[in-house]
Amino acid sequence: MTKKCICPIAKMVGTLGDKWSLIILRDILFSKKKHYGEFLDSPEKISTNILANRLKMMEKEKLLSSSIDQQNRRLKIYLPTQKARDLEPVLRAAAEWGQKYS
Amino acid sequence: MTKKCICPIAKMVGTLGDKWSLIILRDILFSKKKHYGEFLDSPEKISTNILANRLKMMEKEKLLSSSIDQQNRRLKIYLPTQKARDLEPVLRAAAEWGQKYS
DNA sequence: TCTATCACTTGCAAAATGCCAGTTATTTAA
DNA sequence: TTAAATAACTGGCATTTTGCAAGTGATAGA
Repeated sequence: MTKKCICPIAKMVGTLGDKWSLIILRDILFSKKKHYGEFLDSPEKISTNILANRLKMMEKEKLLSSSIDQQNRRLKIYLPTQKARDLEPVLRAAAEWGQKYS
Repeated sequence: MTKKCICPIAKMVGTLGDKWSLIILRDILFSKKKHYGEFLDSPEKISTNILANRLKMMEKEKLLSSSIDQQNRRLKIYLPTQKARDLEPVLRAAAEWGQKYS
């Protein structure tokens, strides 16, 4: 869908339109979470394989970059790129709507 | 996910976080489409069963209301409620992002 | 009445998701 | 220096969702 789509909304929905990507981005952008284990802790309870899959996808899409924490090499740090930070307005609008219709 | 979620973002993603709901809403809100057949015409090519399913879901969620066109009783008219119109900012933000990262 | 149109529905295959039990590479504690 | 704990995954399998294609029923127009 994403590929051939001229429509920018379809483009966005094509990459982030699933049940988990925006939840992970929320954690990264608003809760400043950085680690796999932190994402797993969220109340929505994403499963491990889906989380790993989405993180990989978002790296490929250049939404996230990852590195190893040199103080503790077990920890992998995921950070948002500008492309991801530019999704903040979408999440804010979504939050506002969600708040109004609860 | 939607049910127990306190988070308004998760609430929004819980109901509209799939590949098609926001595309249909886009057609309704920005292209002023009203009919099943018009939604099928969109370049993203949603399949008939999914479309029917989403329309039913969105009616249940009070995002859409439907009625029969009395000039042509074959035509069913789908209209957005205020709840759906309040998603415009989300779609606009998504469009802006999609435009920037194409 | 006969055909076209519109809004679906159904059946089935394929893909995505969820659950849970590993696995590997560190790091900390004994 | 070894043993347990922690962090980030991976793999198998059942369930759910999606996608494709063909069919149905109720109008409407010729």
